[in-house]
Amino acid sequence: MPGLARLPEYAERVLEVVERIPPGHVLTYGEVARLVGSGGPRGVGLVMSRYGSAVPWWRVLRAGGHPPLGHERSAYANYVREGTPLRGIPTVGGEVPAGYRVDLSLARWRPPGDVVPP
DNA sequence: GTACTGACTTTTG
DNA sequence: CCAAAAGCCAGTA
Repeated sequence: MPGLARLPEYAERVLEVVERIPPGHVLTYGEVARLVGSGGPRGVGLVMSRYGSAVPWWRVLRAGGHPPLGHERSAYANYVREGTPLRGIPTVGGEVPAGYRVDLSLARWRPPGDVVPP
């Protein structure tokens, strides 16, 4: 039945991957683009800005471990809540540290099927 | 059809 | 550590 695809095929695919990310883990825009198999980091970011409100967008961050610009504050609450490993936190308590970043080495999710058997 | 924009990446200096 | 440039792709006008 046509007309049901309110969002583009690519957008739906991106949202699907983001929803698959378990709590406490994160993926970078480039990684998500790689899992989708098409597009690039910008395509993912564009979809997130438009339809990201329906998925755990905070689990998707830029290379280097910084959350999306303008959303660092909202993301921080989610990271603490899901137990995402953070790195370099100068402040303590419920305040949001400035310039914080996620430890990609620990938080980076290893998607199934990404490993190629020999 | 082209042009511009954007929650980006990566390399080089 | 930071700055600049090129590359990449989907959506919108």
